[in-house]
Amino acid sequence: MELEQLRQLVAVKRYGTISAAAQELHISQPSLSRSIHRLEQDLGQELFNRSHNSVSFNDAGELALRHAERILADVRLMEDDFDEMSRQQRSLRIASVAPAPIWRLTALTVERYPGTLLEPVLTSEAEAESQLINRAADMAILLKPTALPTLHSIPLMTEDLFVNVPVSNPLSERTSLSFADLNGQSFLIMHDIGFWMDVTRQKIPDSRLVQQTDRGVFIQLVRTTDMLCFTTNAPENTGPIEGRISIPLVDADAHATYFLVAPRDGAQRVLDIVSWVEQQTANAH
Amino acid sequence: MELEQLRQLVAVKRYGTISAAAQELHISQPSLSRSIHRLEQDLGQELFNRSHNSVSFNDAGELALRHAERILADVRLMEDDFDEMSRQQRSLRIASVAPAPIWRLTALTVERYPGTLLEPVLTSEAEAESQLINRAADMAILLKPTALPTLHSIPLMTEDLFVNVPVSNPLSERTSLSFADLNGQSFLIMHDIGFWMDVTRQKIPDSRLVQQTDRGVFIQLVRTTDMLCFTTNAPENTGPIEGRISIPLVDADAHATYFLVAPRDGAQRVLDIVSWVEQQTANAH
DNA sequence: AGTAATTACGAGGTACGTAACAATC
DNA sequence: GATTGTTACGTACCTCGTAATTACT
Repeated sequence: MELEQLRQLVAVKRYGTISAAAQELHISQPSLSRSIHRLEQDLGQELFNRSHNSVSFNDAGELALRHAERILADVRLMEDDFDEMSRQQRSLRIASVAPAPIWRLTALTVERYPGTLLEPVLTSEAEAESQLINRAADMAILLKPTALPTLHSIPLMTEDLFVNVPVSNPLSERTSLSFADLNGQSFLIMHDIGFWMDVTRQKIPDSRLVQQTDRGVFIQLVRTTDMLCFTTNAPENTGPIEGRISIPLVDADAHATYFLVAPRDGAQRVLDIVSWVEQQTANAH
Repeated sequence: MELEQLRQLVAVKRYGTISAAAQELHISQPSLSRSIHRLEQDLGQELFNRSHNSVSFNDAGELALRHAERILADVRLMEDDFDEMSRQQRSLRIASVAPAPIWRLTALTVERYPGTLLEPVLTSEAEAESQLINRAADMAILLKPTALPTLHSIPLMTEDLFVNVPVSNPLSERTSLSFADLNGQSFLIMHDIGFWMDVTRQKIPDSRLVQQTDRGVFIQLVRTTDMLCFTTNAPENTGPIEGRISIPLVDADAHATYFLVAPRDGAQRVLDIVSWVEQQTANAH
């Protein structure tokens, strides 16, 4: 008796006829018919009331079906366990202070190690570094190189903040702005932007911040309201929007340099990725 | 993934090495090695810590093992259910008033229908007939043809009672005996002899009856004690025993004629057996 | 040296699909 | 006549066993 035969039995029950089941299973009708016959021989019992034109389950068939479903459920449990195990082995936990460097890191990683799965967590800089030390994260993305000798830091990318202004707004005339110019204006702002949220709260404390979790809704609101919003030079950001212009911010806090940090004794995959990223960012210069 | 691979996994655990497991499974070592490799590929995980010289289960292997054992236990449950179903389908319930005609019927049945399994139950004549009517039995063996028109009776065999006497006993001089001659003597007597027990209790009420359930013990006692016992001309009875002789009993109650009784509308197997028996007993005349 | 595991290769068996057939609705 | 299920036949794949190879104890 084979598991495939049990799956076939379940399929025949589900689709009513051998023909229909065979179609669903992507095998020929005679093949399925024979396979079911083999199962009956193995079990020493007819499983169907047969006419030349149809099959219906008899008592033995229903019994076999119950057993089959139980066995197949167990098999699925096993397969799920192993799928989960593979997934965990392929995945690396990334603690980052911002989303943009995660996008960059993900792009670089899938290019060179397509099997790898990154599990990003946005958090504070201190927490990210501590997760790295606790082995709760495999890599971290911080705003400065770490001082700890057990960790290795390499520059990953820079990100510059812009403010996106409707042309109807007087600020749109300016070629550069500082946070001081913006304080008090209403801002549309995305959720989960990491440390940028801290910068915003600190630098424009009097502004009303309208947070959005859904990117589609966010963009829709940007298009249809007069509220300001931030963008950056990260390539994943939205392109130009009609009736709006992006103006660079001159403040030092509007410029971030991200560093990829990993334990020097990390897993081989981690070391591989770090050196690959190092090489790629070096080439980019 | 196939069930056989799970069995192989369990075997490797049990016998420690692939070689030993292969030997137990009656396949070659390379074949088992490949099969295990296929399982690992299917699951996407190495299951063993491998050296060139041995294998030991790693965490994934132990996990697979637990799942495998559960799945295989379920499969065994299924197979057992179907084995039991087949057994029940092959078996016929026989209600009989005595053991000897069951032996005869069994011999005749296995000769012609080797797949059939007889499940004998010793009971009283009235109870046997009623079980037949209730369909609690498929056939019955009675001491007279039934009067009921829905039942069909055919003669099966006759059995004549003898008394087995040590030569040291004065009765051994006689060429024939009656129950009256025996009343008061001690008797070794087998358990489960059907209606013969009733006859005995009725005809020699003053005798002490030493019952035995184990045939080996019974024969041992016959050989080593002076107690009388009964034998019959049924071919399965013990042959002559040194120092003892069997003497026929003349009473009418010491002679039984057995009839095989079955419903006229019984299962085809039952009708087949009845007509086969009828034919065989006719030939014997 | 001896044992255990893996790789190479040829052979056999098994299950597949196509085609033909049978029978019901 | 259309749909459904079973049998016939040739083919392709897959797994097996034997033999050769590698490496550890």
